[in-house]
Amino acid sequence: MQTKSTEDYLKIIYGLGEDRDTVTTSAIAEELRISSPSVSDMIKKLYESQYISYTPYYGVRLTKKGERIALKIIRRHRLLEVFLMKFLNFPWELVHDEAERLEHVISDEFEDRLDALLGWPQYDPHGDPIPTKDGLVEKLEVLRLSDLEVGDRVSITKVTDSRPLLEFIKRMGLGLNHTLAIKTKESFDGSMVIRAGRKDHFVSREVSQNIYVRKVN
Amino acid sequence: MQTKSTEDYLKIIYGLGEDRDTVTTSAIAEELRISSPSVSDMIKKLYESQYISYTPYYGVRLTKKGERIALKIIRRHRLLEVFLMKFLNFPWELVHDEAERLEHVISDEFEDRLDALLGWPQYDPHGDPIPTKDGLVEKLEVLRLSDLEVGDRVSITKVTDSRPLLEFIKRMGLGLNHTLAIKTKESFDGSMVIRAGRKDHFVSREVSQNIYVRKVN
DNA sequence: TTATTATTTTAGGTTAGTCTAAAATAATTA
DNA sequence: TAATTATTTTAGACTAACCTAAAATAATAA
Ligand SMILES: [Mn+2]
Ligand SMILES: [Mn+2]
Ligand SMILES: [Mn+2]
Ligand SMILES: [Mn+2]
Repeated sequence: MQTKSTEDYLKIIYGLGEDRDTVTTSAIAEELRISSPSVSDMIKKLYESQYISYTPYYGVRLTKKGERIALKIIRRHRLLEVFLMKFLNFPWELVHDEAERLEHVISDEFEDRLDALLGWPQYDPHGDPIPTKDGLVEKLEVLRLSDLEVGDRVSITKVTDSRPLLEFIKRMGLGLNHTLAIKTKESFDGSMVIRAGRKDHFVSREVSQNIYVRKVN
Repeated sequence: MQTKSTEDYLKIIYGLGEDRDTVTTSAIAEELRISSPSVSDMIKKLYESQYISYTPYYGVRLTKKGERIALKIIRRHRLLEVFLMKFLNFPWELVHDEAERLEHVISDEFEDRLDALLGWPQYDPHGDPIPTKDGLVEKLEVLRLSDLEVGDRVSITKVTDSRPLLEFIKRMGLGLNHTLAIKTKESFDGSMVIRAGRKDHFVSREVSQNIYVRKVN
């Protein structure tokens, strides 16, 4: 049985490993807000337990065993987020922190029963796919709002699960499955004016890079 | 912010303090399955944090501050138990262990929203009263099945939350609010034959002491 | 290719929460 | 009341998970 810390490390390594291929000590340290020496230490332990493969001074990568655990925790996290929104009416910017703690203490039994209560959902409230019980995750077609051009009409399929971003999107009155059109796009900084419903909004590239969309019409 | 351990100690001390007036090191050690020296150690810390008052070699007692925390955790525990039964359909003998871990990680926000989802319940699945948010607990009239006599008809109002006992009661087809009549009672060991529905059951004093009832008719 | 800079690891330390063995104290029995 | 027994505390140790400061290594720039 792993600890909360182990689980958080593996989960973060999984997340970071989605873009980069090998994950550095400092990337983990930054993500977990833990000092690099501490991370270095923990890496050795994770390596000894065969959760990761590891080349000193180079980086880290999940083993099958490590990935299995990471995906299990991610599954729990996302199921919990769905529950928190659907049953407890938490706003979407708060579910993450709550799930972050609960994910470590629920049993397999709880996980299964919750899954059933929720009707076996496939996505979490931010559009992230929920891994299956045997560790399969849908690989999403990712198209960032920032990559689109003036005139494009799109629907929001996923957003980065970051509290300030979610609050911002909410203030614009937007959310998953909302459609919007791009009215202007500055070439030098990528900022846009988008039209959603009857309102125009200014969004920086910072924001548009973290809103994932699919084209409509 | 207290840790899981602190919370478990305070909760156990509260429970033990309900009968005895002052709680001993060994009682805590036994309940928590931790060695006496460890408990002795922790007692010093709890004392320094002013969660308990304490006389060496004699015993321990919650302060107002300690009791407040204990009741908060008990409140969470019992609310969670209700949720686990009502929404996740856990059997009543399994909810305790699950709640035991969850109680330490939910936020105030979660607690409030859960309370509302459940319709502000007053009792947990074992008949124990749920403390209010400001730390009030109903003091139950306790009448043990073991104290009653042949001919008495009673309704079950509360049972001790212990897995083997709950399984046993369940196997007899009994539960909270079920009525039963006492058919025989041995004076030398207190064992009884009770009639519930169309069936007779043999219950030892061990069991009848842990079933709380109220007389009917 | 050497020097500087950035990253990572090692060394040494801390805190919380546990343990076993031994000493201190209190309670019980003779 | 003295001796024995039971309980509690102290002493000394361990593990997990963190930290800062310093050393080692790798990457980059001169
Ligand atoms: Mn977490
Ligand atoms: Mn999410
Ligand atoms: Mn607990
Ligand atoms: Mn209960």
